[in-house]
Amino acid sequence: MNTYCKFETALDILIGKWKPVILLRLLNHGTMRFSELQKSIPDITKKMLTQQLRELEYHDIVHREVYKEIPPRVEYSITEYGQRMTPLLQAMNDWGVNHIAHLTELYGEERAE
Amino acid sequence: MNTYCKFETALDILIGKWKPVILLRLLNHGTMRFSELQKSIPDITKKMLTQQLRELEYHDIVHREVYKEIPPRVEYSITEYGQRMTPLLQAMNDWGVNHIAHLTELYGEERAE
DNA sequence: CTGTATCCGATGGGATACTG
DNA sequence: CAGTATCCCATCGGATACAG
Repeated sequence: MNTYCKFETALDILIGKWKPVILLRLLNHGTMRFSELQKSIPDITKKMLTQQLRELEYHDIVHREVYKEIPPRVEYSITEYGQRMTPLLQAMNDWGVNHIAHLTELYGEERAE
Repeated sequence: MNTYCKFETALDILIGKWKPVILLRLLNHGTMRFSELQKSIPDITKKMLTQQLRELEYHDIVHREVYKEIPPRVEYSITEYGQRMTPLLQAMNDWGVNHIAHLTELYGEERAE
């Protein structure tokens, strides 16, 4: 009866201006250095990149590997546990693609977003 | 290759402090009046309830039916199209339930949220 | 290279009062 | 009853400078 109580939890973890694009990069590209991520997401600041990565790390979605070198090297990747949410992301993506089409049908091309 | 581009779209529609609980109410209870919704969500203000409902209405998730009576009566319900997102909400919910368990495993009872 | 610290403007959401 | 209008504050995110 009281199902759907926790779908807000999934939401919380994905919320954040840059989390979707960060996840996308890491899923498609695999392991990436901090600077690679930054270059691949031109408008993000270091502050935001760090912050969002730390939140994903807390939730065990992203792994942070620090190499004690000079200059420092830090690599980010999706954890094994994080991989397990790809079906959900895929489902959300499919729904999103369909919904954009639905909005276009309702309101026309211009407001399809 | 470039999959997962639009899962952000699904996110956008569900984002908003009260959207999850509003959806939950309408899904479990069916059609509800404005005042019923407000009573069932004690801390929400009229402003927020109106605003969030309008956004859901724009996306064709919620239907708004106005009865021209004195005093006015307005009933809200999930559209047929909106019903079609229940599998997605269910999937998100399942993931959320599992994730809370995962966090508990990682950090213990206290920080499971 | 990989961050942290600080400031600061934009936005989201709450409290309250008013209206058809 | 079902909203709208206004004001206000807290949080989020951007710009910039500094540090290990």
